[in-house]
Amino acid sequence: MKVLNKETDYAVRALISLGLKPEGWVSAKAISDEQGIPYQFLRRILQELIRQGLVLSKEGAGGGVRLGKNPVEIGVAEVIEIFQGKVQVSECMFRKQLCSNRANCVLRHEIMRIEQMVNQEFSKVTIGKLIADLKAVEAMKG
Amino acid sequence: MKVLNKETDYAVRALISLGLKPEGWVSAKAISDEQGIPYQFLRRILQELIRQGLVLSKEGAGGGVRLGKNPVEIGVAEVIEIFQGKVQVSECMFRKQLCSNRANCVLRHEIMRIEQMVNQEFSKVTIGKLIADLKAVEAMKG
DNA sequence: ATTAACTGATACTAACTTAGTATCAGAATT
DNA sequence: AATTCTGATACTAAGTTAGTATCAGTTAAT
Ligand code: FES
Ligand code: FES
Repeated sequence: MKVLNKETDYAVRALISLGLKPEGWVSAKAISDEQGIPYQFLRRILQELIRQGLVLSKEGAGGGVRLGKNPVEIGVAEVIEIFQGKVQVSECMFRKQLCSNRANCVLRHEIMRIEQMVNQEFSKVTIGKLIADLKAVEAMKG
Repeated sequence: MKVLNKETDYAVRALISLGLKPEGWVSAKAISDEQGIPYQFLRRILQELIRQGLVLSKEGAGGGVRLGKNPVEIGVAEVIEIFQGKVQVSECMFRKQLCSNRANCVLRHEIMRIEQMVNQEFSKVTIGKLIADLKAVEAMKG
């Protein structure tokens, strides 16, 4: 059961990469090279992130992209939602045969509790936090 | 982001259905009719559950399937693993460029923590628990 | 003014996955 | 012998995923 697809994966990595270079515009080409992400694929991903306001862009030579929000305010949950839609366990697991009152359905609540928990946890993992962790690891190594 | 696919969904529902009829063998046809699950699809799912030991089977007329384990010992996590493989967030999210020491990788740990939590929660949701909840709802309605 | 380095938008493709169907063989009951 | 069941396995259509390609427009440098 794969949770994150390539779009989300690459998006998070691109955002981290941008978070590490807060000043100036960074080209898609540069990120692609640095992270080993297929160029055209990354371009499409960045375009979506731009549409969603997570990153800003500047056209033309010397242009590129940069973060549009504070890294600590970008949760992985948000990125997942953009590229994979809201976390949903199952549209409705037990149908009318077993369960007629959807509204008060205990089973449904059980499942949705997990759903919410996952979302909450992925929200707490922000780009800012990942960068901090990353720097901590670097410091330890050195 | 869909967490459960149809195989898992149908499998859980079939297991609940079997848990509600502990005595005797139940045919795939009967479950299919009761739950509105496509017959041939359900057959294939049951065959897998049998191979995995979650249900027992008896061939021939008057045969069918029945639970092979105590319902409270069948967690949804186990069913997910059978039909969708182990929950895994991402093979490796940040590659060598960002993160050379996989073993001690903080980022990886962060993600795997969530992974483990999801698994744990889905383990706690057993077929037995779902049946109990279901009966509680029924009682309230009546 | 031209060229080069960029993004914006969008169309396309191959490979894989999912959901569902079909078939034939064999076992137990009647 | 007929019927009702599982065991094994092959097949298909539709959808998704990952990746590619193209053309148009913008900015900067020369
Ligand atoms: S109504 Fe869907 S699980 Fe109860
Ligand atoms: S080594 Fe894969 S995330 Fe660090």
